[in-house]
Amino acid sequence: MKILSHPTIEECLEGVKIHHQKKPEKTFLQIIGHCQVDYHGRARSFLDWGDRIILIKQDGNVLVHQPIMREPINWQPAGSKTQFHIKKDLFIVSVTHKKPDEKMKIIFKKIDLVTIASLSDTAKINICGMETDVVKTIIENPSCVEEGLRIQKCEKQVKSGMIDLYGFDKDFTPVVIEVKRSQATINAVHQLRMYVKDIKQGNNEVKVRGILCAPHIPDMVRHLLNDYDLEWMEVDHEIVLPDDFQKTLADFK
Amino acid sequence: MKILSHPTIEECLEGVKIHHQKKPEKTFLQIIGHCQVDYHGRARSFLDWGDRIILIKQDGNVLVHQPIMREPINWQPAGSKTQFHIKKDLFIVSVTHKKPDEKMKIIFKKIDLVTIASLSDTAKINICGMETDVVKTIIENPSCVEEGLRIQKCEKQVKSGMIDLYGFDKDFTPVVIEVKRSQATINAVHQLRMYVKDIKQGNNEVKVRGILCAPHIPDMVRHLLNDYDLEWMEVDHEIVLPDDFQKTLADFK
DNA sequence: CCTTGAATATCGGTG
DNA sequence: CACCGATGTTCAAGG
Repeated sequence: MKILSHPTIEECLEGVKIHHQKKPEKTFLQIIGHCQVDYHGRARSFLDWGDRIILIKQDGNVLVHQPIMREPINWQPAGSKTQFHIKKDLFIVSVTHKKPDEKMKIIFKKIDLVTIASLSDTAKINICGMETDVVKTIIENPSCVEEGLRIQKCEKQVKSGMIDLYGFDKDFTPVVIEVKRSQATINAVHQLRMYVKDIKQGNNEVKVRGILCAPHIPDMVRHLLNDYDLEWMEVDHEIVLPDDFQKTLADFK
Repeated sequence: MKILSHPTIEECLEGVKIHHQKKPEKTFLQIIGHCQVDYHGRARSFLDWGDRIILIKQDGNVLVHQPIMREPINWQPAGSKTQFHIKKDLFIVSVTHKKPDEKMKIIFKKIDLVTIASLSDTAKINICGMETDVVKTIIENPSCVEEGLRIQKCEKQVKSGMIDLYGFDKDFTPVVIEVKRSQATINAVHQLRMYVKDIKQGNNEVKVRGILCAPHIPDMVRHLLNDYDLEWMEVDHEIVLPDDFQKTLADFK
């Protein structure tokens, strides 16, 4: 790991050339300093002088972070090529990307810190709380949606797309269930409507029920469901980690 | 700016306590090191050992970046509170947030670099190339959609929502135009369909045309449009900056 | 405060 | 490579 604290622009260029440009795919580079940013590609933007953190990642991603906000104020996608040069006492970082054709230029007036490091991270994140978990919950216990419900098929393909869950209620009426992991939206209503229509047409059924299941369903969406004779059920899913995952977490306690 | 290169965890804790914890809203803090990350809140995740960059921003945002990918692998939103302590030779960063109730814990085994800085950035970004620009392009030159088209109203409110552009073709048939800045999706088709229906009902019109305009329209969407007797036109918009913006950019040339 | 819609969305899975 | 759907989406605007 190489650290340059308050370097001159010449020191900066030299450090970057020696340590980064030879193996950019194995070298993480960071620059903190006072800069302007100019971008044009899918859109176009210009950002005037300010103190920022620039991350140049090993996959070619380049992020320009301000001292606030979760999102980078400017960036270039993975696969970008980054080049460095000096012009009129300014240190210039040029980032180019092809398909989509984009260019970002960062102009430094003052550089506070340059960090060059070879970082290794092979860990894969283990995450749960997704739509599949809600689907799993319903399959394991259909009565959480409605007493007497039986699930026949998940991911049933119809004309308009893929039905999350398909089955029959206690009176043998076909039931189409659309599952949303987080808040249900109006789009989900349209999807469900199409699926119900598809099933009606495909099976020559007169009565097919449609139920939207989500942890939360806003009033607006409920009204829309009512308008189309669809139903809804708020279904919560336990956030439970797999056993081996629990074990690892136990180390923290 | 305070830089700690390869500090012991005790030095790290002391530096953080002195420089960051007193005024976290004015102090940017960064830690590069070997860590695990545990999160639970809206979902739950665990990330095993690896080298990462942690940014603790002045608005409470905390980002955990791996050496690759544009997105942080873990994060906490603005308004989070970050606390530090040592436990069994590990340096632990606890980030908590209320509403939504969330917690993230970063456990460091090894710390390579700590940077504490007071960064100032008051610049606002100047950006263009959004949906409004496509709308503007069509208003200024309706023939880019179709010869003889006249736009009567933009942002026309109907039952199902807001119509981007409304007008008449050369035969005085009403035309509803839905504009998408980037790739058109199936949702846009549903929107357009509803709008056309609303106009038909509202005006007692037999014939109302619906046109979807976007820089790119995928095949699937085209087929769906066909099914519903809707039309489409790929419309590109020039990305042109305002005059004063151009002037500023001229400084770079 | 909640809700809605856009984003230089990004990212992963699939054909 | 193109396309599609999900995201702990985030973010800003409007009611």
